Amino acid sequence: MAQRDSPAGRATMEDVAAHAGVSLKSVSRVVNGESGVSESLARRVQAAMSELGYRHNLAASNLRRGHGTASIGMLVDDLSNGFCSETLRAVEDRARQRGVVVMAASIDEDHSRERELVRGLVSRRIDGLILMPSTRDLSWMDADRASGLVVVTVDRKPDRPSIDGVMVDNQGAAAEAVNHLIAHGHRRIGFLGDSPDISTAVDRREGYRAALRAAGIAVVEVLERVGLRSRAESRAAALELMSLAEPPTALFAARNVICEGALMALQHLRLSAEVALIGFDEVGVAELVEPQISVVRQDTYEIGTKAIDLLLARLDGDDSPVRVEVVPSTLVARGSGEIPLTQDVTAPS
Amino acid sequence: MAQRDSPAGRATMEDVAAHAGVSLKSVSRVVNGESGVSESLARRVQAAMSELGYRHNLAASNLRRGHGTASIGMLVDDLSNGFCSETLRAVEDRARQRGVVVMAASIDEDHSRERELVRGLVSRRIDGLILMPSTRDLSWMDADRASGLVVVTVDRKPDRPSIDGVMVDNQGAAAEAVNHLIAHGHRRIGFLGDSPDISTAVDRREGYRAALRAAGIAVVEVLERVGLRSRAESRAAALELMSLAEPPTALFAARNVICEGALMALQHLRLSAEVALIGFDEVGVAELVEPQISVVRQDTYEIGTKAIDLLLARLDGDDSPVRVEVVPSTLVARGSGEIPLTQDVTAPS
DNA sequence: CCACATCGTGACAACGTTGTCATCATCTCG
DNA sequence: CGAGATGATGACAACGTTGTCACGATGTGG
Repeated sequence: MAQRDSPAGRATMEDVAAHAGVSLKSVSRVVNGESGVSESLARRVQAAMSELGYRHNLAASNLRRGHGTASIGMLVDDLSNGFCSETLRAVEDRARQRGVVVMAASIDEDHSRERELVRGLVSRRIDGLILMPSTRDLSWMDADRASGLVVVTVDRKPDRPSIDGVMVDNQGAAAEAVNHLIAHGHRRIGFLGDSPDISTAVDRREGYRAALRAAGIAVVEVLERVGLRSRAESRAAALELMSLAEPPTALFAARNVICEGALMALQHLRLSAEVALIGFDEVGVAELVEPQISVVRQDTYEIGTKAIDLLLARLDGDDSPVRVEVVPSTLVARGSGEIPLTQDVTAPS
Repeated sequence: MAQRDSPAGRATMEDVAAHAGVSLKSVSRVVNGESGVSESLARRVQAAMSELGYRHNLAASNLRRGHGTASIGMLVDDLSNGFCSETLRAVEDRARQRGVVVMAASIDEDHSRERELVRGLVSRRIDGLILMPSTRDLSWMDADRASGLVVVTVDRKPDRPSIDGVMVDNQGAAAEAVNHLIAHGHRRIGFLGDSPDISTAVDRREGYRAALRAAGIAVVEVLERVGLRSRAESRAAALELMSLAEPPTALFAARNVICEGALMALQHLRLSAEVALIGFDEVGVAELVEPQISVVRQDTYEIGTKAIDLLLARLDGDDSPVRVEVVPSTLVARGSGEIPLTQDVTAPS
C-alpha cells in the first residue's frame, strides 16, 4: 500500500523548525505545551505549524516515549450483530473520552482468524484488548499477556479463571427465564442455543436444565437444539421442534438471532399467540410484534462500559486479583413469555 | 496510561539478536523473510523469537520504512445503528483480507467530535478514512487531504464534489417509494425524516416531493416532519401526523429508526393494517410483523465493500478523477407498502 | 566586578526498526 | 595457485519524536 504522494508528504517537526527558524526541540516543546518557551517563539512555531499543516505523529512520539499507544483492540463475534455493536458502542464511547481509539474486528467464531487478528493488533502495540473469545481455551494468549497485553473478556468466560471478564450470570438468567415459563404451566420447553464451544451457550443450557430438574421435569434431549448460528438455522430448528409428535408448548431461545428465528417459525405456523417464547438478549423487534417478546435483557451499555473501565484500570496500574464482573440481567415480561399452557397444542392442520 | 510492567516488557529485535548470538540485522532479515539467510541462522533466530515471545513492532517498522500504517479509520454516525454496523462489518471484512485494521468510532452528528476524531486518527497516521460525514461542508479536512489523507465518504455526500463517495440514489429511491404509494391510490402521504444537515435526509425529502409534484399532488408542509433522531421522536411525530384533522393515509419513513418509530405509532393506534408504510433501510423487524414492512433496501454490504475498495485503490495509486459510486437500492414490497387507499381512515375511536 | 542562579534555547542520543554498504569467507575458473 | 565472483553476515545511519544535558544570556547578591 503506497503512501499517496502529495504536495510535500507530511510536514515533520524538522520542517516546522526550519520554516520557523528555530530548533527542532523547540517545536517539540511547543507541541507538547511544555513550559519555558517564550511567547514569541511559541507564536512563530504555531504559525509555521498551521502553514505547513503539521500533525503530530503519535507513532513516533510513543516509540520514543515508550508509552502505550492509546489504542485498544475489540474483537467480537460479529460487528453487525446488535449485541456486539452495542457493546462496542459503549466501549468506544468511554474510550473516546480518554483519547483512546478502538480497533474493531469480527471473529465469526473462527479460531484461527481470532489468533491472526490478535497478532495483527499486538504488532500494532495496542495497550489492551477487549475480547469476546470464540473458544474457551485462551492459553495461546499467555505469551502476549505475559509481555504486557492486558485482556478483558466480555460475554464469554475462558475456562481458566486468570483473565478479567465482564458478563451476565448466564446460567442464573436462563434458569430464571425457564422458571418463568414453568410458572406459567409449561413442562415441555424447547431449548434453542448456539455452539457448545461458547461458554455462554453452555451456561445457558445448563441453566435451562437446572431449572427443569429443580421443577422435577425430565430433561428431554430431543427438545434441545444447539449449534444454531443464524436466524435461518434457528427458524428451521424451531420448525422441527414444533413438528415433533409431542411438540414443546414453550421455547427458550438463548440468543438474539436465535430468538428471531424462533419467532419466524412460530409466526409461520401461526402459533406465536399459543406457544410461549422467551429470548436471550434484547431484540429490536421485541415491542413491535404481537404478542410482544419477553426476553432476558443484557445491559450492553453496562457490559461495555464495565469492560473498558476494568481495562483502563489495569492499564493505570491496578494489579488487584483477577476480577469477573457480573452485570445484572433483567427478565422483561412483555407477553410472549407469559402465554400460559393451554390444554391442546398441536402442529397446524 | 502506564504500560503494564511485566517480566521484561516486550522483547525487541536486539533482545532476540543477543539471545541468538547474531546481529540485529539478521533478526530483521528473518522476520521479514528476506532471502540470503542461512538455514541454521534462521533456525536459531526463530527459536530465540519464540522463547522471548518476540512480536514485530509495526509502528517502528512503518516509521523507518515510511510506509503507511496499514490501518484506516471509519467514522459513522452511530456504531450501534444497524446500517452503520453492517457497513462497518463489510469494510472490516475486506480490510482484514488485506491485513488492514479499522479504527471505528461514532460521531453522533456532533461536528466538533467529528473533527476531534479525525485529528486523533490523523495523529495515528491512518492511511485512509471512510467517513459518514455529519455535515456537508468538509473543507476543514482540506489540509489533511492535501497532506495525503485519502477520504471516501459513505451514505452522505459532501457539498463539494471533490471527495470520493459511495451511496445510493437517495432521491430516486425515495421517489420510487413514494410513487409506489401513489400507485396504490394514496394522495395524502406523510414524510418522516431526519436532520436537514444531512444530505441524505435532504435528498430523500426532495425525492418525496418530486414524486408528489410529478403526480400532481400538492406538497403539504404539515405532512412533513423532520429532524427526527430516534425511535421515540419518530413515534411521537407519527402520532402527531395521525391525529391531524386530515391525517395521511400513507407514511414514508426515511430512515431505519424512524420507520421503527412510525411502526410503533401505527401499532399503538391499531392502524398498521390500514395506513401504508414504507421505510428506508432494512429494519430487523420487517418480516416479523403483520403486515410485513415494505422498505427501500440499501445493500450495506455493497456500500461498505465498494467504499473500502475505492479507498484501497486510491492508496494503491489510482489517481483517476473523483468518483461517486451509486449503489442500486431495491424497493422490497412486503405488504405494508401495498396497503391500498381505503375510503375512510380516521383516528381510532 | 565576580560568582552564581535562572531562563530560554539547541545539540545529541535514543526509541525499534530497515536500507545501504562494507566485510569476510568460500567458491570458481584460468 | 591467485584473481574475481558469490553469498552470508554485520556496522551504521535514518525514520520522527522526546529526554538529557549543555550552552549563552541575563539577573542577583556579596
